[in-house]
Amino acid sequence: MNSVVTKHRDPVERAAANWGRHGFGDGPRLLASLSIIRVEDMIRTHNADVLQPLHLTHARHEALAVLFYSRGGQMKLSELGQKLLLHPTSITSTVDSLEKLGYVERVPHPSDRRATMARITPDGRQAIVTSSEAMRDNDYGLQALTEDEAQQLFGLLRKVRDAAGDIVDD
Amino acid sequence: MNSVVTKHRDPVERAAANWGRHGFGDGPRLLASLSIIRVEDMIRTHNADVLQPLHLTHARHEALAVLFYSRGGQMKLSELGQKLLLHPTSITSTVDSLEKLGYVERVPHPSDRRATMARITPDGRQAIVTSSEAMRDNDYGLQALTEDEAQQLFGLLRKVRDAAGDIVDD
DNA sequence: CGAATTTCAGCGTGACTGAGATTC
DNA sequence: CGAATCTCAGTCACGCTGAAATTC
Repeated sequence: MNSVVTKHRDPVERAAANWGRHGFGDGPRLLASLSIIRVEDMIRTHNADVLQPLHLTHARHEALAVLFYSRGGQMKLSELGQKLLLHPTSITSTVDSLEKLGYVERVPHPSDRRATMARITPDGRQAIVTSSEAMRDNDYGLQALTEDEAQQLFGLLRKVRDAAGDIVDD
Repeated sequence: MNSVVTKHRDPVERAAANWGRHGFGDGPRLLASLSIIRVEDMIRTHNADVLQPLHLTHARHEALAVLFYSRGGQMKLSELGQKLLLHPTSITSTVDSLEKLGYVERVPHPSDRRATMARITPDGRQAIVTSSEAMRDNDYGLQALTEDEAQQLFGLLRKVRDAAGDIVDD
């Protein structure tokens, strides 16, 4: 095995071999890049199974989690948009759906009458608790790795994120 | 640094610390899982910059690439759907848009009159060549890693994919 | 006949742009 | 006044379901 004529049962290796045959490279970076995309999809799919019964999507869950961990459990819509890197109109619609689910309520801003606060409700808190416990019990989709391996993985990805400016100086 | 009261400039570490504070775990698996989601988004965003001028989206690019690397450059729509794990209706719409772009043409199946073949055009081949070269020149978004590190990353993710049944026995 | 293949209509989600109302 | 804040209308992309037409 592992010779020049290896038959790849791995779709990622098979794809990389195809790229290589056409001169687009088949090195470890391509293999790693394709793997990241694939594993992310697996984690997301798994998370969806947890979120679906709560009528939460990935986007809604992210917004709700930000509120959950914020002091006071409330935040201006514009603030929420900044944290999630979303357009104001997208926040409006996300909060709309969370409000329909009873996970969030709109509250007038105490001093600025232009602004509206999104406040997480007890039901919303419960939804985060339920989903987070399920994800934790599922080892966040990485049961296959030892803690040491997960740590290595984190370190490698941190390097990538750092180079892309994900770790801010302030 | 690295004490109990570390101030996290890293959004991933900050999020994990929040989870930990509420008892949802903050171990390396959570850190790695959040990192995968974040890095995947970075790679996808970067790829989008390459694909946009060609009017390709991620979904369209994947379908076109499958055709590019297939023998004869053509395939039944149903076959394409199986490879991409998509619903028949999704394939119809993806091929529709690729056809509008002139990257693909529909050809009647030679023997089965129920079926339709999607065949990549010279323009479609050129689009794959152009985008693949750009991605290769960009080190597939992983310029930050050495080849050894990329290889380690691939190995760790392969373990995750293997446990999820991504590497098939046939 | 049932099964396979593709297509159409419609829904839900997500994120965007542009335009408007209100308030600072 | 300009700027900030939110909302509405409209667009595009993506994937799904259900239903239909055709052919095997």
